[in-house]
Amino acid sequence: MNQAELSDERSLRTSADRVFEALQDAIVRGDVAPGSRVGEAELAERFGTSRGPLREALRRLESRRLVERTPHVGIRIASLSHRALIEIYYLREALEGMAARLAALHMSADEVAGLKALLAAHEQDEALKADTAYFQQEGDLDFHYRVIHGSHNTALIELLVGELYHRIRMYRYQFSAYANRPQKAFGEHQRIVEAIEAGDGDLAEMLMRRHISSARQNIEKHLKETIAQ
Amino acid sequence: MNQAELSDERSLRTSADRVFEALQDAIVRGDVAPGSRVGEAELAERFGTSRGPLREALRRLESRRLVERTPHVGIRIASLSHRALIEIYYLREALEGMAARLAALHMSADEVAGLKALLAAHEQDEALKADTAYFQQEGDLDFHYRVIHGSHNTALIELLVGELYHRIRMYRYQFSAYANRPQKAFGEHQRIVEAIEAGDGDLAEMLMRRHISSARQNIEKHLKETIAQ
DNA sequence: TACGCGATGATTGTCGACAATCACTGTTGA
DNA sequence: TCAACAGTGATTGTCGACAATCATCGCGTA
Repeated sequence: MNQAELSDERSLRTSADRVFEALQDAIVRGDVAPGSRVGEAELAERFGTSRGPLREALRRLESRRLVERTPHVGIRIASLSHRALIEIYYLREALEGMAARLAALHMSADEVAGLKALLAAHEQDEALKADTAYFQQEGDLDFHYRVIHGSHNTALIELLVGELYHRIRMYRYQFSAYANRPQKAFGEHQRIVEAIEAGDGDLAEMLMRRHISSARQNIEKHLKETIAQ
Repeated sequence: MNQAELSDERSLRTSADRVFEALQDAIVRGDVAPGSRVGEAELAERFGTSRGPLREALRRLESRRLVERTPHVGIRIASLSHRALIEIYYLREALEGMAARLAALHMSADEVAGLKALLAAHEQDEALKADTAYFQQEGDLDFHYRVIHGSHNTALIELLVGELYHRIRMYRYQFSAYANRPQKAFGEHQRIVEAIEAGDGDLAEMLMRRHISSARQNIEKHLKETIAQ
């Protein structure tokens, strides 16, 4: 499970912040149907607050593109299009490629060790589940999560972790099926870590980009087949 | 003061939206000092609305990292650090590099023609101002703006234009001095357009990355010299 | 029957007032 | 003299009510 970065301790402060996180989680998990229209009064009731804080939370969710708002009409939960998913993968390719490059240059020895330990754990897990089970979804995110943080670029981290990843997780929850190539992905992870450990920024970036690009192409292939059927 | 908000006929929208744009503009232009603390009541008065809509606008500005908020204490206008500026250039390198690649693949003939016309106009302008004047700041942004749109990747466009570019413009307004290499930058723009016109995604991305990377290094050099003095 | 128009209901947008919390200051005690 | 503490003022957080706007439905007319 994703360890929310700015979690309970501080965020229980204001009602608007609580609603923001709760509603974001509900949207990401699909507890509220994508594309559905929701009323403010209803939501306020559901989260036990008034419309004031709720509207503040909605404005932040609007910035994250998790809800869409049209003035004087209301808000809809963001809908998931295949096109938008593919677009996000291009963003990931660019941004996480850069993250891998910077990680290779800036990651500390401890961070590298932690990353290797994570992969080792995945390997155990993988050995058990052979090739049948899909690659631990959240485990995969953890790996990327760590590389991103390894970049030590605050703007990059906040952009990816604090913004894009919520959308990515939303897609994972809803379209959980496709996009898995467990052994292949695991091997790619290992090579990326090797490049990072060697401090080879060029290689790390290139491998990360190929890794994400492969995932995207795999999804596109699945989509075509699904449509073709 | 009483500023006629009826100026923008298109902005018949909501008060919160008007305040959002107006305050964003004020921050970007430096009309409110970076790092300064501002009270909600004061701002509400200034923009001729109540605290409700103002707070909604603040929540959106918070998402864009133009203001920083601490619960029960208040909000500060985002402060500008050199470190953050450099970090943003790494983001630009990754994202605009990808944008250039996609533009080379997806830009329409009309768009390419428009881009070339823009460069031609710059060339005239440049011929006049020789090498003395710094490269038209907004003109430079226009170029990048068009390439980004040429990617036809909505997520990428919204991220760069709707989010990052406001921060970039803020830095330009405040640190207006450094970072100019007019002729060199213009030549780089031309080569990027050539690559886009040729449909060479690899080359377009590489050139755009070098272009932005050079700008970053130029800034870093200036910073070092300024500090060394 | 189809189209346009106005009344009606429901929802969003806005406001002012009250409660909760924090920063500051002056006092008190060691 | 310094540190801790309580009181006080000011600011933020929250709420309920009212106004503005939109969508729907029903009516009338061509």
